[in-house]
Amino acid sequence: MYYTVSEVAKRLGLSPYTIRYYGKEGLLDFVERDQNGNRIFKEADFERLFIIASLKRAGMSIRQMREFTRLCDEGDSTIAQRLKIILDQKNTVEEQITDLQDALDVLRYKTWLYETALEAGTTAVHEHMPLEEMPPHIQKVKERIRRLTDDMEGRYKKAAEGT
Amino acid sequence: MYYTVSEVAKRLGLSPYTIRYYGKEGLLDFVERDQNGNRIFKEADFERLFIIASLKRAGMSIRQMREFTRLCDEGDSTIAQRLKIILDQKNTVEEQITDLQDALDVLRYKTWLYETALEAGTTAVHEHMPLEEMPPHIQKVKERIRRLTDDMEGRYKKAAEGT
DNA sequence: ATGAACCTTAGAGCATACTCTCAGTCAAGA
DNA sequence: TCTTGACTGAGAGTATGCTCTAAGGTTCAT
Repeated sequence: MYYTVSEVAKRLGLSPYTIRYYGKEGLLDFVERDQNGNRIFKEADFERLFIIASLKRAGMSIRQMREFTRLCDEGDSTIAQRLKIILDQKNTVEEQITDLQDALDVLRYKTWLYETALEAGTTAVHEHMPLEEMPPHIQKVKERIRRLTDDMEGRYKKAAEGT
Repeated sequence: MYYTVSEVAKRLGLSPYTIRYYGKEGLLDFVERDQNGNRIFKEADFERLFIIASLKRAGMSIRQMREFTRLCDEGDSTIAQRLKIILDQKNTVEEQITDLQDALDVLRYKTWLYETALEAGTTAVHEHMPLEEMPPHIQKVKERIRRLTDDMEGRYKKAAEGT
């Protein structure tokens, strides 16, 4: 069973343009062609296609994917290098997730502010609210904001405690 | 205490270029100027600056941030709209995190493949390995890849079972 | 009063990843 | 045979978000 560019694109959730672009960028050299030069994707190709699509979802650049692809084509002598690339990308993704969870904390903070302001009819409702009356997750974000304007005297003390 | 563009940039972890770019894009209209036209950032401005930086980390576009900023400047009549923007972005970020965790599954899959291949000296080590001998998280990814080549007859059956 | 070190705006340039158009080829069906 | 439709590569165009340069202005220490 063979697949065309359009079929593969649909199955991977990408556009045919993107698939051809990846071909142009050297990510699909393992795909065979028929006598007319058309790409013929086989079932066995889907493992690599899926990995490419996943690396893309993981935020890997075309350049990095090309390097990875090149190592795959070189065979067993490059397994350790390929493993390193995967482990590095794993770290990158884990950092991205941490960053997004951080951003999520701030969005929850704003959600609380707006929900309470909506009830009160004005954002001024928080102006004279003592910090202790706010939920703990709100206090934490407030503290992060306060730290932004901390001056250097404050930083010396913090440095001694470690981050 | 006043702050300059460079000081603010450093505290937010952005470049001064980026801060000025945000100004040009209409995100910093709330910042006052001195008699020479220089921006003077005050402590009170850091809450909004921090929110802008956080929305950026959350993947919000400049266009959306400008819309949000405009609503903030308009006052209490726009609280509900601002809340909606924040909740929408919260959904977007949660989806992003899910996608990244999905990508992480694939990276763990490749990690296992390469670690075992490294031990064996060749990636051929998995060629005739029965699925049941592989760890469950590997089986799951293999199953996802297999589904990519499922043909339509198979899809009718799956559709009846739900996703 | 001169040079350094900031600030300002306008606008050009750059990197990334598509996205699309174009002109041409080929196979199959009416 | 001729039209339809999907393929091809080359290359242009688009969107985003910076990133930098250029030209000019102010403040401040020597």
